[in-house]
Amino acid sequence: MKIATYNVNGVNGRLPVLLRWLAETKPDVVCLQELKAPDEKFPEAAILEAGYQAIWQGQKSWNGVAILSRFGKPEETQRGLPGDDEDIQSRYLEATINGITIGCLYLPNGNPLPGPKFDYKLAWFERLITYSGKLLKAENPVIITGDFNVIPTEIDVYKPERWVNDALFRTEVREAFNKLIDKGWTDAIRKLYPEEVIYTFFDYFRNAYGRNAGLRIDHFLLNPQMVPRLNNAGTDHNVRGWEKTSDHVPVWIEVAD
DNA sequence: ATGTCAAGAAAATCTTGA
Repeated sequence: MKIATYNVNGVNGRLPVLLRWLAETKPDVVCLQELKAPDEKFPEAAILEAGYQAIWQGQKSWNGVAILSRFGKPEETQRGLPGDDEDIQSRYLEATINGITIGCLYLPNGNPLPGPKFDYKLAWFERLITYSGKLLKAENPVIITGDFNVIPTEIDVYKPERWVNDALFRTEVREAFNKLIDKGWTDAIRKLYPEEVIYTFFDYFRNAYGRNAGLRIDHFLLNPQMVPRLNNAGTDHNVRGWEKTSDHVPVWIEVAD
């Protein structure tokens, strides 16, 4: 079973890219972020045509997450991240597919800092840490995946010194990520490739992709029941070179059935 | 500070977020 995550950066604007990638790589389950579309504008028909049933949490202009599956309609288990009734941003959706609970998230970017956006990011992170404790107590295998907007370590960024004051790399944010990991999650890419340079994002600016000036900010976190089933992981790096493509690269794992 | 994108409001460019 192949599970992928892809910050599509506009599900309608990038629809040809999304459909091409689905057809070429055939993931079984896909978590999408940054739909940038309200619920009624989600391209359900085209995605059905491609062989996937989906659930989604849309929002006009920004954010938005979806879960696609080739195994029938995902069984939704959570919509929205608990812990703040005032939070109306569409950033978390969760489903159980073939016995695996899959949380699809789009963690706030947090820039600029200091300011309310950075505070929101840290608060969202705390809510995720709290909520993930509940997921860890579950008996079944669990995956949390998506765009975390966190560069976990120095090897995950082309020039660490340039990013020390960015909300993706600030100490507070890396500490929050480590706090989450320390609760009992395993970073799938680093489990299989502890030291390789693997990027999942390349800025549109300054030919970042051509210069391999990337970041690793899209992650797969596995609970202890899931770890022994991890067979493979990687990125579809070439997709970043396509016309009208997202600034993110699809990331995937393969797990034993 | 810059640079690149897309969507939305509004009416062709500007603003916003990333």
